[in-house]
Amino acid sequence: MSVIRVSEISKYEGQEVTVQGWVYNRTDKGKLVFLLVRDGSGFVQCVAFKGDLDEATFDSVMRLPQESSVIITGPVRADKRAPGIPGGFELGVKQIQIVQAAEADYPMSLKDHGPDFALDNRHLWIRMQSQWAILRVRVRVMSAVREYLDGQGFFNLDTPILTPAAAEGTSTLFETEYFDEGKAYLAQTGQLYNEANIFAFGKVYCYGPTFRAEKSKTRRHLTEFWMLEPEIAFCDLDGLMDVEEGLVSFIAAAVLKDCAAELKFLGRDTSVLEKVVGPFPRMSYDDAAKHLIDLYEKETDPEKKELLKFEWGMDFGAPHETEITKLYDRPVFVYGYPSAVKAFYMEPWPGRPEVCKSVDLLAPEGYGEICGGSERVSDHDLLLARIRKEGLPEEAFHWYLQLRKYGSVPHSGFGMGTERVVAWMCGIEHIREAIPFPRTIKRVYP
RNA sequence: UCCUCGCUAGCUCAAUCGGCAGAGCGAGCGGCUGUUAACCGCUAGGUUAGAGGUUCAAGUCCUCUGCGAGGAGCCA
Repeated sequence: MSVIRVSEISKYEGQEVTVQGWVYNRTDKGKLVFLLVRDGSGFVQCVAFKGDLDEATFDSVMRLPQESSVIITGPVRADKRAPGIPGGFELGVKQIQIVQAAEADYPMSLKDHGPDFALDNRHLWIRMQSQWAILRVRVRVMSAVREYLDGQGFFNLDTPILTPAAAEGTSTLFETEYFDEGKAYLAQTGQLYNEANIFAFGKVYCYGPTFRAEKSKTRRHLTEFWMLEPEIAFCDLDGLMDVEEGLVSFIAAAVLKDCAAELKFLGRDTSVLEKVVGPFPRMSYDDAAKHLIDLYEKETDPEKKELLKFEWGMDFGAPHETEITKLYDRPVFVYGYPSAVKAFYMEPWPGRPEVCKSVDLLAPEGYGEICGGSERVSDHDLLLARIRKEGLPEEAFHWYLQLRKYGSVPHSGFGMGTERVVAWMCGIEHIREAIPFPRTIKRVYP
């Protein structure tokens, strides 16, 4: 008897198969018991009829607690009434082995839970259909990233997580002791190392966890998140936008194609994702600023007006980003931010030193900044001047400055927040559900 | 760090002007051959976050503490 994956059940219609999994829900109808069984690949309804089983077995099936582990063998039938993911097929219970009857006090009911309770029970919450669907989308987003970049000739060279000093000197870092070497810090970016790697490999990316000790308490922030950072030699700002556009379009297409059942379960409006096809609109910061100032002046509600307050030179807040994304039905690039609000390593705009060659990619529907990148300063003396101006420790950047001495070229890169992309793909409220075990300012358990 | 809101049964939430502590789900028992978070009947389940105060009377009003939420700032 072959053990099958529930996700492939449609291939076995009319055949007798075995499914190994856990009881997600049970409904009994007297002489008939419906078990919704999940096996990791999907959810399938198993139907036990009193006449098909001996009395003791049927009785124990009727009393099976939620989450009991089972091995069930029986015929696969197509039935439109059968719930599940993908659904439409059910398994008749001919034989059942109860591997373990779960204890009856399983804390997660199938009803709604508050965030605090759900997160305290995250180790169990991930078994629920909604969380399973979201995390399956995450898996596909991450595999799509690698598929696309590997196909474009990028090399995945990961950068260190333990680092000697602040890379940007802006965000707060998690600190740890490092033997006799003093302090080490958890990386908030791999960019500087990526910049070294491109001079050996041309096009590279790192994809790993990133740590920010910022006290951000919003639905868009985690203290530990997975950031993709491609870096490309001989690439200017326009070339960078081309890469971002290709990547994000590819991710959306992959999720639409391979996670259709998950998106359907989540109730995602897929027509929104179908529009995620390049070219994306490219808007200058100057034009965006004009639009925002116009909105600010026209706003009459004092509360909203305060939130929309804007003048040239300011960085965008979340309300500003939302207003800009409302102008389009697909992601939008905003490029050419004021240098003063961006990092020291960003290349100045030719002829306009107050502006830099930076670009953010803003997702629609209020999901905000999913990618942030720039063309990097390639001139040694300019970079040194910037480091001095920022008051950064020059000796820590010795190796980074050296990159500009031996074959420096124009180069660009960006960072993409995986959880923000996953949340956007799924249409969920909070990015904490887009990672198996979220770390926030108030939570390191479980 | 600042602003706003919240904390009642295992879970999600009610409780009118300050007047007997309630429901659904979950758990237990019983019924039903097509359920979709099934449904129907019965049972058990409470230091209303903690401390103090006002009052004949506090889940409800006041003060403090704790915990949480999402918004600002910062950022992906």
